Amino acid sequence: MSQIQPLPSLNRQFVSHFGEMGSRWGINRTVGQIYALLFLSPRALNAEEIAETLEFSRSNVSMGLKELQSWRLVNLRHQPGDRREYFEAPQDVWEIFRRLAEERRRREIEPTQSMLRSALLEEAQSDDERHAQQRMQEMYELIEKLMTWFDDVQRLQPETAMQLMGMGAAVTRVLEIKDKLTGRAKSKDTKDPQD
Amino acid sequence: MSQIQPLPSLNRQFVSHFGEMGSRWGINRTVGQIYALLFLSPRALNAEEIAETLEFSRSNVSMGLKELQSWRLVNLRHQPGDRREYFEAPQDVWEIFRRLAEERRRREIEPTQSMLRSALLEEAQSDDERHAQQRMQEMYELIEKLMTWFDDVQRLQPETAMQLMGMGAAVTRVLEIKDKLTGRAKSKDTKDPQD
DNA sequence: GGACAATTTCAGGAAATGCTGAAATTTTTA
DNA sequence: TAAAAATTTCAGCATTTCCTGAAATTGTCC
Repeated sequence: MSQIQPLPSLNRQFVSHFGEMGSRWGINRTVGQIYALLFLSPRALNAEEIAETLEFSRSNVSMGLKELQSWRLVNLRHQPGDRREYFEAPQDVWEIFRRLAEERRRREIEPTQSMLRSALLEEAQSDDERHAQQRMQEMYELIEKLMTWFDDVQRLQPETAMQLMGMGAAVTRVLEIKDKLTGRAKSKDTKDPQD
Repeated sequence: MSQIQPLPSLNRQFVSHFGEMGSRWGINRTVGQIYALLFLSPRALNAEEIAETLEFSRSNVSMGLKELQSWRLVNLRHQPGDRREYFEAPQDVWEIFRRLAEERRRREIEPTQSMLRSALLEEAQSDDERHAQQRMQEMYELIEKLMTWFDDVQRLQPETAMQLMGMGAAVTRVLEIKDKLTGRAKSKDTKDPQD
């Protein structure tokens, strides 16, 4: 029956920031705050503790945790001799990012791609429809490329992924040089050597 | 005074899909649909046309367009001899993606980073606060890395960026080999060579 | 299986967000 | 600068989303 400690002000700030941010991301304030709390917590927490710390109703916390579980963002634990469930965020931030991205993909990207695919199979009845299909195809292809690339990165171990990020600049430079050599049309990014 | 054509069913499907999707992205249904409409349209449209096609009130369209402008997702045009403003989505899907990402970054990532930065500067008063700072630092660093990498990619011309995506797999493979050589612990992703 | 603890569901009130038409403002043209 | 056209603002109604406490359900222990 340990009394719940008030949250240190450092944690408070973080928690409420993610409450706000959550709402911009289609996730609600409560869920954002619960996750922020778990993310900072040095140990797994049970629903009761979360409710008391954040001053939400027990049922609200229950729904929030369910939501987080559906995003696969929390791990469940059991403490020996305690029948309650304890929740924690993965230790590794890269893992969190990965799960988030994966789930968003499943929920948002995939339905979109399948909608586009089926629209592209239909027979265009007019020039406007032909044009629309053209645009849809461009979108479809961009998404495919982003996703293929993301798959590749996702498969990496955290540290390796970080390295790949770190390489971004180097790889970029190589490709820019190649652009110049192959005489691709200039863009605003390829400035004349006036500076 | 040309009568507005009904939207082809192909376009309808697309528009309403992005209406739904919009709501998951903190952007509202109206705005999503307006943008979808502009994206598919072979020519720039004025507010009146948009309102009639989508059957929204004129004022709703006005607010939606303002929102899209604040995201820098539409270009304005003027038709000679017509005082109304015409709106269009950029021709290049990569450009759209780029602007979207840039703006999200400005609005969401940067405030978060600055919150984290200031939390990290405070003196921890307890072990829990020390632990919280540790977590915040991990998050801060992950975001920094993702952003640096993204900056690099963003600077590229569309085609170059695509190429970089295409290289993902190859680069990945190189790094995996390096992992093995340096004897990093195996993960599920580093399969034994049984295939 | 019964008692108790923990969790979930859900109806409905609260809060937030979206949408409209009317009025105000801005811009253009003559 | 007046009139007309286009656009924006905004008060208030409509819709959606959120949150709660009470009741129902599930799970555990003896």
